[in-house]
Amino acid sequence: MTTAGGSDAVDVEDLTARARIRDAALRHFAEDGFERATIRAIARTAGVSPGLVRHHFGSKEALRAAVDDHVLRMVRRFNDEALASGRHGNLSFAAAARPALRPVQRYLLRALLDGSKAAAKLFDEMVEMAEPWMPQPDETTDGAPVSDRRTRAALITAMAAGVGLLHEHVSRALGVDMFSDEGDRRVAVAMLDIYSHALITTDMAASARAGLDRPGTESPR
Amino acid sequence: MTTAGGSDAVDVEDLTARARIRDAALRHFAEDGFERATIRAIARTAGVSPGLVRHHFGSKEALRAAVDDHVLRMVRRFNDEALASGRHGNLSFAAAARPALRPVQRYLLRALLDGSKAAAKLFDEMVEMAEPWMPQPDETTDGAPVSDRRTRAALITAMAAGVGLLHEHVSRALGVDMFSDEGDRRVAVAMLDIYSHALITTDMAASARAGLDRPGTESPR
DNA sequence: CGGGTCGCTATACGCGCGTATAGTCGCTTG
DNA sequence: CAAGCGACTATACGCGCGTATAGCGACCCG
Repeated sequence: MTTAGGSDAVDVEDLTARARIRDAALRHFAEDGFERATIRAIARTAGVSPGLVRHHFGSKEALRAAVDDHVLRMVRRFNDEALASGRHGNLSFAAAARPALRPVQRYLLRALLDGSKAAAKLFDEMVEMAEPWMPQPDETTDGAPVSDRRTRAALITAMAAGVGLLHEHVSRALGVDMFSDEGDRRVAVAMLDIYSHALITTDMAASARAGLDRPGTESPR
Repeated sequence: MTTAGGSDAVDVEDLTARARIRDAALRHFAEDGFERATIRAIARTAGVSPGLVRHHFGSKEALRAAVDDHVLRMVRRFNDEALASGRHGNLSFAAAARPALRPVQRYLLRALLDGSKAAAKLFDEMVEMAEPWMPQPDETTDGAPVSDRRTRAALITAMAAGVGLLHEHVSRALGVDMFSDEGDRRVAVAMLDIYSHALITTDMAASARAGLDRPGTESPR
């Protein structure tokens, strides 16, 4: 039993039709997006009639809010466990726990595109969590970052999300499903490579910055 | 009748209704996605009747194919110019030319999510183009990358795409619209910072890799 | 034991969509 | 000048959607 969180344990009731609908909605929203997912299909997956969805949740938008709420609670619980077990910067816990909230992750990524407010809030929190990881502008004297850490944190967060968002294309490039065990491992290892190696030199970055100031001139005059 | 207030001064030949429809579709597909965009709205934007869209393109799917084709041609032309003018690894050209194909970029990003085959093909090409940029596994002896370059190239490509895909959230975190001049510049500079600085040490990466094999336990080093 | 609530289904309504078809206008051409 | 033809519009059809409402059996409670 790993129920460290212990706040209202919904495990007992999770066989109710209401929970099944919520889970089915989570899956459909994650897979097809909010607009494309239909109440009828969600009901079919949950094994109930479409009317029951409305009976329990009132409307499609309210159903989304319920799913958002559920996901938010799951993420918070995971986060609490992560904070409790792993110390600062314990990458191994984060790496190992990733498969656990994979379905939730896919939902959240889609929700970011579909305009879910809960997802937007979580994005902001992730940016905040990522910010301390960014190298500080004054950390080294030569070639130090010139942009503020929050901007970089937001970009890194969006970039990490992009991998999951484009899982179809990433999987095609890899030749293996990103969400399979092997694919997931390859992605994780490669991400560590990416995060631990600079792609360009600080000199190249400086010259590119210079190019930003002189737009449109593709060749030296 | 045509809306007399056609404000934007576009190219001389592109005033035909067919071109206007195609451009309107590009914008609507980019903004709302393929499914959400409606022929009626596209026609309204183009200043024509919905029937004309069908007259010229036959179906919504065929309209998408036409837009895909148009976008593909634009990207190829840009690419040719880049290859002709800029030499190997000329970042300043890429940086300076970015605003020019911004609308096309947004369309392509959405198209990646909407299942456009042209976009998928371009993604694969971008991966191929990114691959030579990846540090080689044998480049340095200590802490060298352990994953193949193609995997890393695919991930970097998806990550770069993620920034544009989540422009709404990135803009919120930045406090300024990512597609404004100021926002775009800040993003570009920050991206250069990210690309030119490693986020974690190779030691941290190694310990995280160890964590991948032994889920749930361990602390670094 | 009987009324009320709750979980659940069946059916229907209105709407906006993509698509289809018939018709109008204006320019070309022999 | 008249016939033809392509650009373009008006209108309508069918479909699937979210939503609404009525009804039905099971269970609780006084």
